[in-house]
Order: sequence, then C-alpha cells, then structure tokens
Amino acid sequence: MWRIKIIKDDILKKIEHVYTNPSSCRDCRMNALCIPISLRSEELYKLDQIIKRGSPFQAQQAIFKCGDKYTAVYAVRSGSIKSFCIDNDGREQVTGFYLPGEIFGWDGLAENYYQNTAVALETTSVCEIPYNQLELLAATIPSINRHIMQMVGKEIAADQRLIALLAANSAHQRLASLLLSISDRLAQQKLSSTRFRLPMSRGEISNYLGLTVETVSRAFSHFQRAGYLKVNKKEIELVDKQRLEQLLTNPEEFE
Amino acid sequence: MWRIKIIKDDILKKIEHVYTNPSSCRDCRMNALCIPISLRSEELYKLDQIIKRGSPFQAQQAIFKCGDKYTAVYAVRSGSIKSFCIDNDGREQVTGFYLPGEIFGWDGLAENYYQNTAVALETTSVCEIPYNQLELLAATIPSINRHIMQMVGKEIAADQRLIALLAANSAHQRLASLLLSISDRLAQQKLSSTRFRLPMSRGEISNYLGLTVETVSRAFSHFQRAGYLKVNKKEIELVDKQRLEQLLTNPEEFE
DNA sequence: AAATCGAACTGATTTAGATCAACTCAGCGT
DNA sequence: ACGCTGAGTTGATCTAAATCAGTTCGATTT
Repeated sequence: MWRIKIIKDDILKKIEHVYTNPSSCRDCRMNALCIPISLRSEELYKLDQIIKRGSPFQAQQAIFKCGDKYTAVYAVRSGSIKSFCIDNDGREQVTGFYLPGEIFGWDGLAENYYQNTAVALETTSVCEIPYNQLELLAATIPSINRHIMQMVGKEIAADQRLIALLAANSAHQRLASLLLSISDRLAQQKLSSTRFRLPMSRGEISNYLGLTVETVSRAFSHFQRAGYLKVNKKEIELVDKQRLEQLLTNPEEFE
Repeated sequence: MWRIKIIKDDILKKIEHVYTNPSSCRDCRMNALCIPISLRSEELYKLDQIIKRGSPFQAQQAIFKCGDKYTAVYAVRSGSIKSFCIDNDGREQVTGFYLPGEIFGWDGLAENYYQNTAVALETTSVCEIPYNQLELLAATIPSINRHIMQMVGKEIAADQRLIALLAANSAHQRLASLLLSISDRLAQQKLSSTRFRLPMSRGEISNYLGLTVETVSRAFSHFQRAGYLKVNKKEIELVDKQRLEQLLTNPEEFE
C-alpha cells in the first residue's frame, strides 16, 4: 500500500508507457481516433512507415516552440498537451488542450512556422508525423488526404466552439463546458467519463477560459456545493452531468 | 448631384459588379490573395475551369446555411460576408467577417456539413470552388494542395487570434483590434487603410467581440473623443493608428 | 410634412467577475 | 520533525461592462 503511494506520477506514467507503447499504428489503441477507419491495410502500412515514435516527454517539456520551423503534426499517444501563444501584451494565452488520440500542430500550416508552443502537461508520448511526407502520402492516397482535411476541420470546429464559449458564456458555463468536453473526449477513448484527473492546473484552466484562478476556484466550489460534481484538487467526479449540460443551454437558475 | 445621392448602396454595388466582374482568375484583381502566386499558367487554367461565378448575392442573403451539405468553399470577390453559428443557448454567434480576396467555408471540412451560416452583409459576389473538384486538382498539382493547406492554416490562425482577443482583452482593445485588422486587410487589397466603411452593424460587431451594442458604441465615442479616429455611422477614419496599436500592447493609460 | 421605425448613441444603475489579501495544505528539502 | 514553497481556496472590495431606460437621427411610409 505505502509503497504504491509514494511512487510519483511521472514514474507511474513511465511504467505505463512501457506497457502501452505500440510499435505500429495497427497495435495502437488510439488508432480508431487518429487514423481513418476506412484505411486499407497496405495504406495503413505506408502511414505507419513515416510516423516517428520518440521517447516520452517530461512534464513542462516543449514538443515544439512558437517560431520553430513547421515540420510535423503530432498525435497524443498517452498523457496530455497544452498549446499556447504569446498575445499582444506579451502574456501567455492557452489555445487548446489535447488528450490521447488527438492531433495538434496544425497551426504551422499557414506560415510554415508554428504559431503556438506545445508543452507536455505530464509525462506524454506522442507520434510525430512529418508533414512533407504526409503530404506526399496524401497526394497518392485520396482517403488519407480526406482524413487530413477532416482532422484540420476538427481543429477549426474546436476553435470556433471556443470562440462562441468565450464570447457569450458566463464563468460557470465556461467551466461546465470544459469539463463536459473533457468528459466526452475521455469517453471516446473508452475511459471513464465521470471520474477523471485534470492534467492541467487551475491557472491553465482559467487562462484558457478567459477567467482568473479565483473565479475558476469559486466555480468549482459552487458546483460541488450544488452537488453537480466532487472535486479534490485535480480529481473530478461528475455526479450530475445532466445538470451541467442544462447550465449550458439555460442562463437561468443557479443558487 | 441629387441623382447620385438617392441611388441606394445596393444598386451602386450592382453597377460596380458589372464593371469589375472578371471572367477568369487571371483577370481578377484579387488573384494575388486567393491564388498561389507560384501557380503556373496551365495550372491556373485548370483551377479556373472548376470555379463557378454566380450572380451576386443581396444583403442578408445566405450563401450557405448551417447544416447544409458541404460542397464548396468560397472566395469573396466584392462585398463582404459574415459567418455565424447558433450556440448552446440558441443565440447567434458571429465567428468571422470576410472581405474581398478572403476564403470562407472551411468549417464544413470536419463533418461534411457546414457548421456556420454565411450571409452577405451587402451586395456581394463570390467565387464558388466546388470542394471535391478542388480535392481532385490538389491530388494532381502539389502546389495547389500546399496552397489549400495554407488557406486552411490562415483560418486556424485567425480563429486563434480571436480566441486570444476574447480571452484576455478589454472592450477598447477588442474594438481597436477589429478596426486595425480590417484596416490591414483593406491595405492588402491596395485600398485605403485609413478611411473605410464598415460593412457590418454595431450589433454584429458587438456580437463578434463578445460585448453589447452599448459598450461598442461607447468605445467608438471614446476613441473619437480621444482623437484616435472619426466615426460617422459606418464611415470610419483612422486618425491615429499608432495610438490604437499601442492600446493593444499596453493596458495602461486611457482617459 | 407628419408619423413610423430601427439603428445608434447616451445616461443611470446593477452586477459578474477582477483584484487584493489572507489563509490552508500537500509536497519538499534539510 | 520543521519550516518553506507554491497551488489552491475563501473573503472583502472594486470596477468594467451589462442592463435598463430614454433620446436622437435618418430613412421609409403615408
């Protein structure tokens, strides 16, 4: 008991890595998410060939930095990523969180340089997909090209959802929306959608949602008092998911 | 004199249309913006063949609606477009404004259905670029494919800039940022970047910026009093552009 | 020219969330 | 065991922007 307790998160993640690190897309339990289901086996093989699987990143380590030459997009295999840019007044602005099975790094497309910095929130393994090789592959395999466009489209859709959230929603709605989004995305990986550990700090959440830490903290407390969820630092249990969903559609009652 | 004054904007735009409507990309004065400069002449010809140039849209007319099957992306030839979606609580949320030379409609990529509605803000001509034909073209001409990815990348970059704006900036900063953005984009078309007519209403601006009409109106008045610009309904003259730019980087003095 | 209507502006009041200021507590090194 | 540190929470104010309530002005109708 005691022995297990004192093992650090980072070490646990490394152990997990050894047991979950697949050597090919075929074996990867994420593949339904990041690869077209329709891909035939020889196509999958070709995609497999160009993907680089490096050793995992430590917490706080950058996968790429804003201003780096754009060379690849990345799929999260395990762990999680935050992406942020530096805005006009020089402060960090978080633009996205990426969970296993999700692709990040599309922001380099326009200028050939990344517009964001991507850092690991915890020990994180990623698949690196060199972009010029992917481009080549896309030119020969139409289904891959279509899938690429779909993934890029998802990034646009996610960004626009965030715009709508920031433009028109209250602090409570913003936090509820983030929690529900994480819950849904975990469900897609067949993980528990009601009990999970947030990989990011309160500060990162508040920055992402355009709020202050204090407001986010109070929102968490409020939700807990109202019985919608249970919080213990980063551990979250969604008790009344339906209620949280109602909060998004109804600007109405909350006491 | 009198005769000219009573001609409606819409009619003027139609007259303009007759004289500026090009029959091919080669003749279009926007082409430097919406077509890769690197495109060789036979490639340009092929692109030209697939583009449909319909008759102009009236103000308030929809180019496509949210939920429509995704068939094409569009380039603004003249006029302007607003794009909006319906958010959780059923209200309209403006996600973008598009000026001549800009491409809209990428939001259909992920789901094969448009996530937004695009409507003309005034009489507006667009080039329709059927997507499956563009995809075919991209597969055979690498430079077109690269250009497509670049345009999509621009959309992502623009969305992320808006996210940063909404998450971390004051009402004054948001409005200043929009005005400067429009100014820059007009400059790219070799139009006046200091005197222009806003195609959208105060309501549309405020919705886009996540503010109320009153706040936007007050911000305009404030800027005028401070001598940064002159406003007359939708006519804007940027007098002290530098000052507006400083506002974005400095959360400091404003009286 | 009078009446109507809607977009934009302005003033007064309210409020959600920011800011400022303690305080708690888990992890860490010594 | 003993401070030390930094993330997180909580409470007390303050303020930017929302809300509510007219007013102005130009265009449209009659």
